[in-house]
Amino acid sequence: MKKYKVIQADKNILIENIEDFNIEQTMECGQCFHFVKLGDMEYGIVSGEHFAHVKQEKDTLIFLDGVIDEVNNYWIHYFDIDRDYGIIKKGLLEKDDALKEMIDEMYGIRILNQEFEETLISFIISQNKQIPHIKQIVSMLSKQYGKKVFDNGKVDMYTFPKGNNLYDITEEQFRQCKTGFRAAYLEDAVTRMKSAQISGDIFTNMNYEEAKDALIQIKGVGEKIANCVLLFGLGYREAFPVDVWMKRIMEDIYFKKETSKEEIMRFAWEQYGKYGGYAQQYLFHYGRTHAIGVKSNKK
DNA sequence: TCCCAGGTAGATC
DNA sequence: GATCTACATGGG
Repeated sequence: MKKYKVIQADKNILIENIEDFNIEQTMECGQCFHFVKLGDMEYGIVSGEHFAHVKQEKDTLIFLDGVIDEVNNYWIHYFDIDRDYGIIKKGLLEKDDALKEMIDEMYGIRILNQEFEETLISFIISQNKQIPHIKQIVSMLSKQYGKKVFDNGKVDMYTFPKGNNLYDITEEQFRQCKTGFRAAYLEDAVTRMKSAQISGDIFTNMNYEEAKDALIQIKGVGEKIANCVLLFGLGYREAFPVDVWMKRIMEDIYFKKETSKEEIMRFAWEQYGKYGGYAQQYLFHYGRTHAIGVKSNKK
């Protein structure tokens, strides 16, 4: 089942024979905000305290100046490389061939296994903001409170703050990072993290509904952000976040009329089941790329 | 000047 | 339950 191979080549680490993988689609599909495009199919990526400089050439992913243990013990899991996406695509298409075009075009999306705290904070920031702004704010926070891990003279990158470096950030300090009205929400989140009321560990034995209820206790976390954190930061792959884009896209493809987010989520559960999160990313990235349902693009 | 952005809390019915 | 609005900030 494991077809890829990890090898060392001078200062670089290579993962060869990766299937169903495209670094650009994976980074740009809106699930992650802490990366910089450094060239064609080349990215600098921060996840928590980890940093990787990667470049894809055909079915090989190259970690420049990489450390083999870091690749084996961290990045393989981060990129979800041990999961067989052939099975997922087949499962989705058996149930619903409306997804064929989206899956064919976005064939190389992987759902990243991101750090819980960074994912939660990033998606609280994301509300009512555009993706470039979210990226800016995550970078600003990291530059302010994290450690430098990359600097090529043009771009510098910093780890996402951890422990008290994160938990002790005040509402005022969050506000200085241009988070606006979300600053109070962010302070509530880090306060709960500091008291260990919220941490990645509390979800270990929770099912999807229980985990979602726990997340929604945090101020500024509602149905959509909770689903994003569940999907991208906690591994609940049945989560199906519905935002303004998904609403437009689902209405355009399936409903052909104004439909509530609640109804869309119920439909998604019946249609995609445990593969909901994957379907969501294929649809989301395809829909945004082709501006599906956007007014100027309608009819 | 107006409208919108990977939404949510609080008020209101 | 479903709907309405204010909420900072930035860009088109």
